[in-house]
Amino acid sequence: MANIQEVADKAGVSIATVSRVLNNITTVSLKTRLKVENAIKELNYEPSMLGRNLRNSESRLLLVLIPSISNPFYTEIIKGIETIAISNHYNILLCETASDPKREDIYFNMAKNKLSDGIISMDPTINRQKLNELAEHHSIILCSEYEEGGPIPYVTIDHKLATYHAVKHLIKLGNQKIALINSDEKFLYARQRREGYEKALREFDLPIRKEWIYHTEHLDFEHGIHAMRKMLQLTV
Amino acid sequence: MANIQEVADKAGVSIATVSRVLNNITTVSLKTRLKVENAIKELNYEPSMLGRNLRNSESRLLLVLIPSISNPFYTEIIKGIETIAISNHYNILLCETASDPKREDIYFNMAKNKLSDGIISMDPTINRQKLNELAEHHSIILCSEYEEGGPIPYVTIDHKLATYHAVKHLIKLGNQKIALINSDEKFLYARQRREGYEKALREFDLPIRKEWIYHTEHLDFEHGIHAMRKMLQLTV
DNA sequence: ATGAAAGCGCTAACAG
DNA sequence: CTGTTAGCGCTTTCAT
Repeated sequence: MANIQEVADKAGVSIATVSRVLNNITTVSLKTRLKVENAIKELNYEPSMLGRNLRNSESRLLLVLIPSISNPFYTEIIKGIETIAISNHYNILLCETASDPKREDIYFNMAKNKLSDGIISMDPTINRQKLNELAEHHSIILCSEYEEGGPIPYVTIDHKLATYHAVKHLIKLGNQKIALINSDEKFLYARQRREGYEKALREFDLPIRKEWIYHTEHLDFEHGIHAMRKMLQLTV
Repeated sequence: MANIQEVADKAGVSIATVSRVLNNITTVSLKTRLKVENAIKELNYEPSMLGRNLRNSESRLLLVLIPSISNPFYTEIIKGIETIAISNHYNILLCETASDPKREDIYFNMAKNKLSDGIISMDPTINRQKLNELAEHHSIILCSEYEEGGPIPYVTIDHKLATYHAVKHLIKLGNQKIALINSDEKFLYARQRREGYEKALREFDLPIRKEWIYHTEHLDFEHGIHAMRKMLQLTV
């Protein structure tokens, strides 16, 4: 629980020098560096991020907004974000909004309060209005779901192309009756997926039957099972 | 991006008074309070947690260690932790250790660095040695998996009793051939579950057949499917 | 009821 | 190469 001052005293140097050693600044003589490193070890010193963060006015914390942690769609993406974050000495705070505006506000406030340095939103149900306002003064990125021509930068895949490829693959396997279990089309990605689906069908002169397109608003296992059952009934 | 000083200036008071208003301290006259609140609104002021955290030497951040976010076992528990944390003005940082010692070290360091105020570990594979050392100076709780007679406080369910109830329920439904898909018995909870399983079988004079007890070390969907297939083959 | 001032632990500009 | 010092934004005695 020692602080930088105690390390400095024990090493017989100034706190500035301790800080230099801590931050790997090269203008420290080997001899001094060794003295400091010894003192650090002896005192079991760990630099406080609280002090450092205030001084640098950064938290090195990133918020990642998702509607639900139990949705496996996000887990791989999150792992990727986390890996890159950690290798850049950032940490991510996984925020389940559960489509609850109160939760949303809490997380938005964390950005305003400087408790987070930025937000990556993967929540399609997020309050766009508020997010856009926040983006005027804070670093925000949309991931997966985005707003066409909106003010916030985004990273996503080509949903249309991906769906097109998937459906085409199924067709080439010999399938003729291909259904689409889709999200509510108020979401851009759902509209894009339908476009890709239809494009592939058209390309192979297969009929587009709207009863083969199922929309669900709830993206959990239960509703997935329900959707699947519905579809299987139809094709019998 | 205003700071407390600017609010104080605009309101014509000292920063101490602004701080009092911020923290709902009652010894502020209504008139002054109103002046301050106006200034806060006009400047769009949000108090910086970085300053506050340093001053209070706390981060109000809790680490929750889990082996994998994709394991649905944890999601409900996490939701509960999160709800209580948020209502106490804490936030939780979900840490996927992925049984990777490097990740573990990163998270342990966050505690040492005062970046987190405490740790809730739900990771059975965690380095006990290091965790116990850390617990000497930091607030640590084990959840679900724990160490009997160990130095760290824990909260868990009675795995033996729960398994006993589950198996008894199946027996009462008329089932005779009941298998157990269990974790590696190096984990305490796995041993306890087997005890409960056997207790229920014994109570109803059903045979305990060790080929009906399946052990798996990997707790993902793939291995679950594999285990289930194995068991179903046996009972045919 | 309010203000002045110290200090939380750190980094960085400046001086030497 | 190293030390002195100011200051990040806030809370909290201690006066008044």
